[in-house]
Amino acid sequence: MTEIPDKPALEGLEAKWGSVWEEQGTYAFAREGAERGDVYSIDTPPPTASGSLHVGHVFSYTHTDTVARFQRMRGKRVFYPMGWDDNGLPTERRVQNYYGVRCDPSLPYVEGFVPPHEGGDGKSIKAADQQPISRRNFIELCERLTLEDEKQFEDLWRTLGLSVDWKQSYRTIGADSLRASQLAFLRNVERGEAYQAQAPTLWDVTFRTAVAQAELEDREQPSAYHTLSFHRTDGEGDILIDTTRPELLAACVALVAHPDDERYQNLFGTTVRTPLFDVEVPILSHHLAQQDKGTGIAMICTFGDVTDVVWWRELDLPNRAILGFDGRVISEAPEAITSERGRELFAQLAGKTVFSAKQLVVEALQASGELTGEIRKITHPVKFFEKGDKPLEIVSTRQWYIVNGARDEELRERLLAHGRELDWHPDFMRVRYENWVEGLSGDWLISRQRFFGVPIPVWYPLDDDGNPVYDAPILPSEAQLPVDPSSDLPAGFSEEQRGVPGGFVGEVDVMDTWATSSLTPQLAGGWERDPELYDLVFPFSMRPQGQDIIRTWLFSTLLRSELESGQLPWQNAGISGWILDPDRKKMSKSKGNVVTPAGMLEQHGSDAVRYWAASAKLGTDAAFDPQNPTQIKIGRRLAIKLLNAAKFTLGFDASGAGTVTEPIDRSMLAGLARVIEDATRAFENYDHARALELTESYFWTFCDDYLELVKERAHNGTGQDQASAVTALRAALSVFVRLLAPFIPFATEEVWSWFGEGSVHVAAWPESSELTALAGEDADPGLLDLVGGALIGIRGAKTAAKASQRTPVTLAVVQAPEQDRGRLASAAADLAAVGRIAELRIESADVDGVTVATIELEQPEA
RNA sequence: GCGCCUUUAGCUCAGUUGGUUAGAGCAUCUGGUUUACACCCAGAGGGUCGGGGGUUCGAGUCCCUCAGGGCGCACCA
Repeated sequence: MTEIPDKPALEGLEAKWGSVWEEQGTYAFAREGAERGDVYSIDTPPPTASGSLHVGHVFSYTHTDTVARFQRMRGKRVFYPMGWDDNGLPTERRVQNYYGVRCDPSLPYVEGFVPPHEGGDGKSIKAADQQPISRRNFIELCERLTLEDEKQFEDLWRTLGLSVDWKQSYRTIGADSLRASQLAFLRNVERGEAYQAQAPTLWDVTFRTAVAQAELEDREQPSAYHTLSFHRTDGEGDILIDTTRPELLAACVALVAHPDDERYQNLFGTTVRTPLFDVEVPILSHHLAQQDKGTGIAMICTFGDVTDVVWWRELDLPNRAILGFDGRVISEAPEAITSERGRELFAQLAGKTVFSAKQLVVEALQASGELTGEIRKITHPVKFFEKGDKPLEIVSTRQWYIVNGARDEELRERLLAHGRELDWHPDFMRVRYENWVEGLSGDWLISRQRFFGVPIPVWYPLDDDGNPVYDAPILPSEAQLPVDPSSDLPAGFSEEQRGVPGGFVGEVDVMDTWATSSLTPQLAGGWERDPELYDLVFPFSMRPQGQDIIRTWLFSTLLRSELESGQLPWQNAGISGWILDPDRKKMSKSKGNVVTPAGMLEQHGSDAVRYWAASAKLGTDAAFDPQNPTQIKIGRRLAIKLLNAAKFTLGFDASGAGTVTEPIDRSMLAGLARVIEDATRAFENYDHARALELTESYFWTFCDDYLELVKERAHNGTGQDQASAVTALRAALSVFVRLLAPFIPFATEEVWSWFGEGSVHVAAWPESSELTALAGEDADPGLLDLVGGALIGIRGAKTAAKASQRTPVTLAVVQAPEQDRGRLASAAADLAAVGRIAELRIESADVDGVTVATIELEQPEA
């Protein structure tokens, strides 16, 4: 126990208690002797280590922490790890900007490499000025920087007071994660759930990597319709088609119209010649062609959009792709282009960007007279990589996929069933999951042509000509993991055989970052590493996360768990809402309205900020105005009030404390017992905001009414009257501190240290029986309210007379309904004391509620 | 286009299975330096619960419909 300061303050509590908790291991997972039923496990979202923390993080992580603290106090052994998502593109980009480098896998490793910059803000180093370095050097820098970033994140989380067990941390690029990630992949391959395929793939030309459906977003883009003339080979004239992508004309493989379209009925099965390139292509029918779009007949190119891919596949068309991985037109013209004019034009197009190619083709079409009418500007949605800034192209490449139910009705049904089985908080978030699962259009593409990630653990044999035999990948044994196929060897091969005919070659691609993040329950829980731990924590009790990553993180985690074990990875999913700025816009870095969390915590104190976060329900967006952080100020006030009320309460002589006998004392405790029950129920239902509201509201009643009513008796009273008040006050304080502990952990711990044993955060969550034992089963819970009503009347009369609340009252007559008269009278002494009433008469009368009928104030000396 | 959420006081939000006269905090105004707290206390004013229709003895709450705001999925010739 520590001494109560003269002037209790919030300042410094974060540092004071943060280090105590660390030393005492307050939040350590108590694994010894644990059974699954004792454990509450949390599948914490690993923040992107190279990103910056924003207010939204503080918001949602606080939600989770209140639950963790509640469960811990209820006696659960809480498994609350923290992970860092450090692999992937965000880290690569940050490393490029921070050190002024970029990865060039063709370069050799340089021992003791010193990067050209250190700590640049990133904006100043242009891509052209970045120093190319080897993949291994690049990855070393990624490792170095993420470790630094993680340290800063951890400091912030500690300041915020997250009750994480820091001994359970993991990194998504760490050796254990690498192994688990590759192991899960191998199992997927063995069960036929992971496979490779050569297929048209959505491709980001800036990052030169394939991307998955989950990483797409639509953006409205300006575009234009061009009307092109295709020439009927039967000489019966031209067919007009509208296209927004004339630059892909050289890749045209067919025209398509709806089978029911009367305008084109007699043309199905005939052919036309393309403008400029003079390639003969068929006119086909397909139900996806829309009669009311453009001229009702479209050109199919390899590949302008995903509909082209469907047509190409279903109509069994040839591939005449003309775009390369860099988004430029390739140098080799499709064989189908045979005319001299066509080949000449294509030679001019070669090497051009999509943008320049379009200009050139349009000019050529205008010159040849095959562009009809005006070019009509439109805007339309175009698919982008969510982190990219150029439209995605579609290129045909070999990639690894994991099944996700898009092409497997049975799997999809199982995934949907798991979605129904999971307890969502709030429940309606399930719909987002269902929308996503039902809308999946293809299996999950997990290959990324990047550097800092988990290597796909396969090699390919090389045939006698030195070409990889992709159909016969060589897999490592589970014991070999983790492996890096570009430096490790497949069994039975030697390093000399790398890259030579008859030898082997390692896969260079890495996995999608979600392919690792989808295994967070496995990574944190020690899957295939620490089976005893895994059995204790899996399936996890709780998955907290933001609503924006339901389709990525939540879905992919559920999928991997279903594939590996046929099981839901968690019992509950808690989905936090957005933080909105005062204009109701989602806060984001690009909009420049982000405040740094560290600054917020510094300025207002962690408890205050936590209060703000915790006062919002799961699934509900919260407005936040940095200029006027109302909720934070209220939280700060609450924390300060608790310190002061505790100091006051503990200042009364407690030598006679033991039993509670006064009706008003018993009433207050009975009311608080009810608050315990309601708040506990709210917490059990993942409604932390309700628990806070109930507690906070009664706490203010406690301070403003009860404490005022009894302070005279507690201070100057004698015998059992005094002892009753002090006993009730102390019991209530203990309960309030524990009820508020999940929300304002620093102030509550400070207060607890003045009278309690150990940490409040491992103290027992209050139970109503503690208080009913003191108050008695027959306590009158409504009495406090009733007396409070009389108190308001007396205060109001003084205020109306513009008199101080301290003004003595010579006579007050309080009227109450008959049934309330006796109840009110039981607190008459307290009421008279707080009102400084010399003569207090309580009468029964025909009134609706307690009414102050007469009040005579002592006249101040003139 | 399909769907989900949302609309309550100037602001931010509660409002449980339908049940007295719809609540809180902030802000505003009026008072008060009361031996815990001026980072305080007391009091007051402020709402046709987005519009319309319906069910019901009774609707902020349930149903229908329209409108605004946010979001998810789909749409890309």
